[in-house]
Amino acid sequence: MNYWLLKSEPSVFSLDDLRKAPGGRDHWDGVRNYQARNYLCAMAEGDQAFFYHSNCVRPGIVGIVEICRAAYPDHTAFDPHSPYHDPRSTHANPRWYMVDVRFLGALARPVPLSELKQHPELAELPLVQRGCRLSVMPVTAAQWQFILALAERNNP
DNA sequence: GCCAACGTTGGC
DNA sequence: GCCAACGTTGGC
Repeated sequence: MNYWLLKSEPSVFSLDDLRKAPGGRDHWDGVRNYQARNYLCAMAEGDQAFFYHSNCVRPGIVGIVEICRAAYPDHTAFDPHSPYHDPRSTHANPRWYMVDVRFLGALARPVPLSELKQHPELAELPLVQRGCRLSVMPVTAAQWQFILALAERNNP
């Protein structure tokens, strides 16, 4: 099993939105970056991912989700009315993909980006690196466990 | 809202 | 294939 991190702007789609979705499941659509897409396509059912809130007052990791369906074509790219429409993606030759995710839980304590940046153990995590704009990224088992332990601490 | 950093586009 | 221009991301 592999671990990942998924970024989302909470004003667009928050962890709470996923929790309240039917079955706690939803599509992870709208990824329009090749590297992020390649990571989406590398995901397997049963993998787990951190849910990260970006572009908000307190950017940070807030919860955990499970990948419940491996990558398949992102249909929002085919829809001319979608903000994610991309005419270069066709049914015959899809350019963009999405996975389905399922809410597993909120962290006992959200771990803000400012705190993640303070730990040398996480220096290799793309999220904390300069100018990182990647919205889907791998997390090593060691990083995963370290972050879970951080979330269990009452005082950062 | 500012702006640095980045990815993409397209002329050449 | 280079690279300037442009649009986007996302922390602050």
